[in-house]
Amino acid sequence: MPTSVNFWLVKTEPESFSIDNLADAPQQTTCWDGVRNYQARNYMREMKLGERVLVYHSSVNPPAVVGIATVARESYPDHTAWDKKDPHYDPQSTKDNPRWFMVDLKFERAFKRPLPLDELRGVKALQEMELLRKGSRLSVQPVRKGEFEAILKLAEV
DNA sequence: GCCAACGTTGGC
DNA sequence: GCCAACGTTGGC
Repeated sequence: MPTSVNFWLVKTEPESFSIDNLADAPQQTTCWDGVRNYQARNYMREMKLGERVLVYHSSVNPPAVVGIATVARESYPDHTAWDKKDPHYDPQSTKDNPRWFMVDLKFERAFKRPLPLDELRGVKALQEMELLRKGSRLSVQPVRKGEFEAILKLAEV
């Protein structure tokens, strides 16, 4: 695993939390809780303060990359795992030995034009992007520098 | 350690 | 709503 990865992508269902919700949040910052997948958790633990994160809207039509956030706080225990009433409650995560972690993300900007998945599939520079892999379900992913830059470029057009 | 059953994600 | 592609669980 390269330690130099410093661009990321997170998925969210805008029905429950959209990039507009992030922009409207206090300090335009929120904790990115509820991730319950080990690989995604491990990536979150690698996130460093200030690193840039693509925000992706899933389970909508069309699914699209919609903007950018930055890491506002590095990983710390996800307290929602300790809350019996939380849908993401996990009795196996304890305060002494937390199983799940989250980061804080701060809004950077929303693209004027969301970039639909469909369009991204046609972009050469993105051919190996994790997001575009068939059956890719990872909700927190590393993004290559070249991929991040290609996406930024598309967003300006 | 294998693998079938089950649950979830998420595009379509 | 369907279903492919995963990840997790648990019996053996």
